[in-house]
Amino acid sequence: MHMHTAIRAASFTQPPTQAKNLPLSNGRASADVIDLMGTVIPFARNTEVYGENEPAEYLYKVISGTVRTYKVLVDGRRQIGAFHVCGDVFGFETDAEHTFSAEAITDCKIAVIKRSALMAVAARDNEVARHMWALTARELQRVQAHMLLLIQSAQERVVTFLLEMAERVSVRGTVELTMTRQDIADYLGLTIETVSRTLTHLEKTAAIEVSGSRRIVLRNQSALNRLNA
Amino acid sequence: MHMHTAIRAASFTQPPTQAKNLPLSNGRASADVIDLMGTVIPFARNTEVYGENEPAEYLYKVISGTVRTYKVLVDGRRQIGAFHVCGDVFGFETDAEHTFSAEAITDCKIAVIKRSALMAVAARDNEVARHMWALTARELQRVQAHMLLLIQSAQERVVTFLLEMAERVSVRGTVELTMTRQDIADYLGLTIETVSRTLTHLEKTAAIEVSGSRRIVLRNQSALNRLNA
DNA sequence: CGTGATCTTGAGGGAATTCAATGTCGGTGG
DNA sequence: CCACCGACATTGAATTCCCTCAAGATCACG
Repeated sequence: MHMHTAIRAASFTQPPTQAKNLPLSNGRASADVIDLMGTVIPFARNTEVYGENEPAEYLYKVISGTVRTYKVLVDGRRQIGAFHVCGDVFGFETDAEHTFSAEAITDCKIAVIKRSALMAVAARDNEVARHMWALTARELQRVQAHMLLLIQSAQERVVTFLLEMAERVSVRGTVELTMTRQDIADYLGLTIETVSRTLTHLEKTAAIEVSGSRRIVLRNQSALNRLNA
Repeated sequence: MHMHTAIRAASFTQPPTQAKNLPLSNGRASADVIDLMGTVIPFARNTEVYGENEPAEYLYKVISGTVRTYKVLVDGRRQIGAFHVCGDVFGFETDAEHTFSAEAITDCKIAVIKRSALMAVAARDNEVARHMWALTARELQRVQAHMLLLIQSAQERVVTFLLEMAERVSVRGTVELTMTRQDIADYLGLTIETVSRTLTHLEKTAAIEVSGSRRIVLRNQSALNRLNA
């Protein structure tokens, strides 16, 4: 049970400083509508991007930094639903209201687009509509994989997390973690102690190497893949 | 660890006995395209509707009976992703291939529609496209809720399951379960023994009443809701 | 160099699993 | 009709894995 210390980001109902609302060029426009139509907004570390139960008025795309989406359960525990990094679109959990909250883990730049604007485009352009559908379907797959993760053993969860991060943000087998142990624990449905112990154990068995607690080198990928089985 | 005994249903690449492929009437057609365009096929108890890794060529809607979707993990455990009853649409886990398998728990009637046909309609009719998107979004929400369930205690999981089933299929506070304890356990990420013990405990505390192991009366809904918290 | 936040490590306890045995139900054939 | 059978479910005892509680260690930053 830990504190919830996010700071509310400046509302962006006020005109953003660097709006770049371009009209959507017709033609093959589906790929990155959010880039074209979105407004890039900076979020400082630990500020809220949106809150659970707020109307889901916008869709978001990470330009830089890391975002966590999470839900605080009635018993006070926090479940992190996802870590989003550069290129990830998030915020379409539901149609009416967000079911999760979102916070910047690091300083971030996030492209924001009004859902209604997107729907308007989707109504005209079927390719956009299908692209949005595809994004939702992919998100569905991601959550299903995450669900399967939560019934695994602690070691399997940690290993899967490392491999997942490695795939997304590794540079020559090294992962620079932007989130705390607590974030990882809340993502994996474990305690911070169990995460720590598991990492120590993986280091002792020479599967990984940890320096400074945030930098992790995957020493023995095949061993990890085996543990992941 | 239990056996996987589903029988392969007769392939429906052969012409179905009772095809009723109606042309889609234009106008407000989004609501039940699958009903209008689908082909109803019967599935016997414990037969496979589709298998994991098969091309996701069809979408499905339960007309009668109960369906389970599941995935068998490498260690042999089975995770049930969902129970689908009358009215539920399922089979859109992904775009290319099914990530889960589906089996009839009871004898079922299931409306089947070719995904490509649906896409063709969606390309013409934006309302249909948005309806499909909305269905996917709802499925996403359901899976997220299921994910949150898996980090709860055994008692909370069982209670949540009972309340969920009550909401969907209860008749005057009585739930007629169509699935086995093993199915429930695999849905909740528990063992069959834990599910059994929890139900016994709930019965002893007068929250529920069990007769014949498949009929469950919710005696004290508010107590259950409290346990659910 | 001190201070708070973050992380690690240890000891003990508890919830759920595993292993094993018994009990119940529905169907089938004598 | 009832006895038997197999599938399904319950119950008990021992174990395991992870959590809780508690104490240090390390890191970032003024």
